Amino acid sequence: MSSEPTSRAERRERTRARILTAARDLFAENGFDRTTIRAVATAAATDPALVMRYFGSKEELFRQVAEAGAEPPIEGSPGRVEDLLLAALRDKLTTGDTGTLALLRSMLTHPAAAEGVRQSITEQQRQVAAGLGGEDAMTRAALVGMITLAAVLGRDLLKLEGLHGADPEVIIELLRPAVQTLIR
Amino acid sequence: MSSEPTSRAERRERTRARILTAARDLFAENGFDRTTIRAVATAAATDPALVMRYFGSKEELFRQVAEAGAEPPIEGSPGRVEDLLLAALRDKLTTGDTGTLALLRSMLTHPAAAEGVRQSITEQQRQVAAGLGGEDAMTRAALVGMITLAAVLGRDLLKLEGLHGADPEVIIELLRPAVQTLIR
DNA sequence: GTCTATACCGGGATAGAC
DNA sequence: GTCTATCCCGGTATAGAC
Repeated sequence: MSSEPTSRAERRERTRARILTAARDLFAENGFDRTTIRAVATAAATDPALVMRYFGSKEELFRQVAEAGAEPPIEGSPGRVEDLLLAALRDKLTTGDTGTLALLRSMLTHPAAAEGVRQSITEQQRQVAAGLGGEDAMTRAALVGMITLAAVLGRDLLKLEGLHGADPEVIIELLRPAVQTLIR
Repeated sequence: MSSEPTSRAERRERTRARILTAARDLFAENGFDRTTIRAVATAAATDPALVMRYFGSKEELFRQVAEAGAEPPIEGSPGRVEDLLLAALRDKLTTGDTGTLALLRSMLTHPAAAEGVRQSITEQQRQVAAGLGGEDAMTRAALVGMITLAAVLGRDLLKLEGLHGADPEVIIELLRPAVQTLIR
């Protein structure tokens, strides 16, 4: 019957989701180049041909894995901007957002990933710089963006001693004064 | 004669150096995985077999390219530590140290590069943390390390608008207060 | 629609000619 | 000692059986 608990379309969707999850994990762990379609298929308990059928290419699979959910806008008084920035950082540190990690993991070696990160930061940068004024507003905003990014890098990707597994709240409160010096 | 202006050993050394330089540039630009022995050989105006003969493996070639010159020790009063940290950053930003860039470029995707960066930062971290005291000294030191690293990343690797090509001195003076909040 | 088998390419590494 | 030719592996992608 077509009204069974697991219809064909439903199964199809489940498989697709399984592939996506497996790909996210592997891309986040090993980056684009070192992740193979074969490994993704194995991890998702299917086969390489199916992965290709669903996503067309490894490039496209990565694109779908790494596409960023829209960030809330950063605006308002300096104090509010500071809070919003740190809230965004908290979000990245607490939700083990594997999609973002996948993007970050490859940002230095994969052109598309680099472009994704660049756009994301540039967008944030403009918003922060808008409320700043001054000659070096864009530079300050860029540094703030890089600092929050660096926190994620050190904690979740490089896993530095003293940062790896550290309480996000501790990191945020340590960074708060530093951020203030740049966007005050 | 064996006393010619360019002896065999001399020529050999020049070729070796040319390969090393070419490799540095390519590794810094494209990372470990996307750099091929063939491309290195072409850029150095030799052939792949010679590269292998001199360095044994791609891994070893990378190791020699990325091996860090010893950093000056970071110690003394908080003010002095701050100056030393920022001086080290200035050094990275001014000398287009391609060897360091090669290491940083691959730190998220190549295990050996990750380990190299981790050790380098950890070393600095211990020195900074030693003069700090307090519960979260290592975390603060790690954040400082990541912040200076982030500056190089944003300016020279990601080439963010507002940071790409920015005057090192400007970056340093903008970061100084931020660093102070963490190591005071 | 799903999977097996394979084509095809480009990589690192090596053997042997000169 | 230097380079040509080649091996072999593992990658993405595809064709075709079920």
